[in-house]
Amino acid sequence: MSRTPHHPTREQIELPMVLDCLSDPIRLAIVYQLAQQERVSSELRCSDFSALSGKSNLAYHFAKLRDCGLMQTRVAGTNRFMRLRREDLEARFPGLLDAVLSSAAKDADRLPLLPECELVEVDRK
Amino acid sequence: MSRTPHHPTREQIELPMVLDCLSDPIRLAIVYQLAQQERVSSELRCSDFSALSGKSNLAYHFAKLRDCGLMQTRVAGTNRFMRLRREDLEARFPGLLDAVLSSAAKDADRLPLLPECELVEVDRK
DNA sequence: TCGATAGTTCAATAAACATTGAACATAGGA
DNA sequence: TCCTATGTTCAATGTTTATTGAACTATCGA
Repeated sequence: MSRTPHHPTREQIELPMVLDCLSDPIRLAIVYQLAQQERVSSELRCSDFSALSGKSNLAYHFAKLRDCGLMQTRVAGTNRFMRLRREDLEARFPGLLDAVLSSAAKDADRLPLLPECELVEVDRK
Repeated sequence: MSRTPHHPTREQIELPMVLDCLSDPIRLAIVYQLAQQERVSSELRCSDFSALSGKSNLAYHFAKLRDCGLMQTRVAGTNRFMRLRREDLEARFPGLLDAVLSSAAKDADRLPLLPECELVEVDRK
């Protein structure tokens, strides 16, 4: 029924939940890929992550990433567009997201799923 | 038999394990307390954390913190002295530990166990 | 040598977690 | 209107996790 899934407010974002979310390799890869893509487009669709796992498993991880405040989902027709909640994260925990992302980038070849995170060509309206 | 418990080398420290370790409120409080204490003394004994949980549960969390490379245990007689592996963490993931610690400090009143982390008077030889 | 102190290890338990496939809902295009 | 594409939800499964208390080990000091 809910047009838009639930998201916590900025103030509701909690540090342990954020760290726990980022500690899962699939979720870290999702966040990493969203961050990679940010220069090109701030949003990606669920199907852009299909290299990482199956549909229903991804839906599970997307829900966790939303619940902890790391990303936001916008419903548009039959698609869901996801983007990082960069400003909210930065306001709550300054420097944290960038520190995690640069750590992940540094270890990209040692983290199982990051190499799959190639830039996706984005040409949607 | 092992005089000194096992610790990973600097290169063996893995990002997901570190983040997972820090996502637990008790372990985050242990790391936070170790960091607080650093100006005074770089080491604390297990019993200095007794406000956080029971002995055997603490031993469990200490083992996880050692296994992921966040801290080091030095055995001295009947005591174990723990300290943060700051330099190793900084070398592997620059800025990460400080970002987490300052995030925790910012939220200290919202994180259940951090207020218990008062400075402990250290006067041991 | 005895007793107290400091921690670890073990077994048991309950809760949370990740993963899978099947069923379902919704929107868009032929 | 039907078919297809996109994602979510649900139930089932097996794994990992945190927590507890009891038993154990090792060291220090009287």
